[in-house]
Amino acid sequence: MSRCDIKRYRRRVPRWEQGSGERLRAAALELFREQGFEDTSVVEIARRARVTNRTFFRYFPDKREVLFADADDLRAALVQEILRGPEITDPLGVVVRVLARHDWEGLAPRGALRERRAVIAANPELLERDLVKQHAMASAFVEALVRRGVDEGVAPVAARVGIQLFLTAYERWLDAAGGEEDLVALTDDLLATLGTLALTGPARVAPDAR
Amino acid sequence: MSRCDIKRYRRRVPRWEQGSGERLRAAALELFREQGFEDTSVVEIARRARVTNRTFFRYFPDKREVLFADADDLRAALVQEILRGPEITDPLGVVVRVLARHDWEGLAPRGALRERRAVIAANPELLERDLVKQHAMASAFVEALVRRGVDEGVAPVAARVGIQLFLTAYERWLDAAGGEEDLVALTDDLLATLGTLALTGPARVAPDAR
DNA sequence: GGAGTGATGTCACGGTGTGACATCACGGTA
DNA sequence: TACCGTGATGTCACACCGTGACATCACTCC
Repeated sequence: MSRCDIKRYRRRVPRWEQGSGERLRAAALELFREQGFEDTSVVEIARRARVTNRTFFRYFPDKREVLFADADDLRAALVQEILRGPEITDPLGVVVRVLARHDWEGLAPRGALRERRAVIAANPELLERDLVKQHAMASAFVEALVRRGVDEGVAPVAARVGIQLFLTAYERWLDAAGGEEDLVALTDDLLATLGTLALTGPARVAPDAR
Repeated sequence: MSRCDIKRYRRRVPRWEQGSGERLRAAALELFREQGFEDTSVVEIARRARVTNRTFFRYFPDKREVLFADADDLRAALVQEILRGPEITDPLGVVVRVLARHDWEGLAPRGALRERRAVIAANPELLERDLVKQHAMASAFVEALVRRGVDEGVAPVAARVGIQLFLTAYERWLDAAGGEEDLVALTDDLLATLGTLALTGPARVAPDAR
């Protein structure tokens, strides 16, 4: 047995199990599904992850955040898409497409996404946190659009409206039982719907000023 | 002294002060402005309102809700506007106008609305709750629109997009220093902006199907 | 071999929110 | 006049959330 072997052996028996963060996330999702968010305590989650209370809060700032750990990375990635893409002549379209073309099933299979949504929908506190993430996404998009030269008056409308459109499509996408619906097609539908909506009103296009 | 007089005297010295709810709301707003949301405890709020901890939670389900007590009434009132108004041929316009024409300054003078917004914006937990109220508003609007005969595929888009437009206008309205800007005019601007945005994209209007 | 690092545990503590029960002015009723 | 709800409040105990301070100890580097 060379020293190298010993080292390898040691690596395999560290003082603590590795991947506590992942174990905590998995344990939390399981417990939330089994018995609901309110009825599972952080101590319980930590116990199932073979870790203590305190460690949970070192990985996640609060109990809800354990379900939204990806959100920051996701936001950063989508913002990068906006910043790196071709010149923006159609801000609303850019926002919607960046969202719709993202590889959501790469995050988790659609069934898992559905379950996650069910868990969130079942609890007001989690819904609350979900909305915050959407809001943060919108703010980041506004900033990115402006940096790409979109008018400061237009960017907030494009970002917020675009996100709402996408979310509506995403809902339908998850609800689609067959799993054959395409997110891009769904958002295109909604863009068309919005087009007719925006034109229905009395003389809304081509305002004199601005 | 007639019996009536005694009664009146007794009415003026009830066992406890009346209007605890209002006192709690006022105390909370004051303290949040003075020292921030996180740095004021419920015990502190209750003390300033000459009441206990426990009484606070009998009036408000949690610490944040003390700032959003009106939200339910507001939502109900606006939904009534949608339900009682004339036939809906322009759902997006209806949503935006119902919101823009509401008497916001009747709720509180604009300065107070600004301060309330500042308090909310200064704290993530309050922002979170604010977003929930917006979400509830959107859901209620969708239901109301559908009840008024708007297509089920169209209603969510109209409600969500309309609310986002209004919120953008509301922000600008509060930011307007002079106080001369008109909410309806601001939302009309944004509707126009949206009109151009929806038309900028490639061949988005008049889709073949649906 | 010794010092530093980093992930974890342990403990104490203040704040949040709730259930159970006590208190007591008020209003009605016999 | 006496009695009995009722309803708003207080009191108390408690579980849970989240944090600061400090201890532990494998691992790494020098």
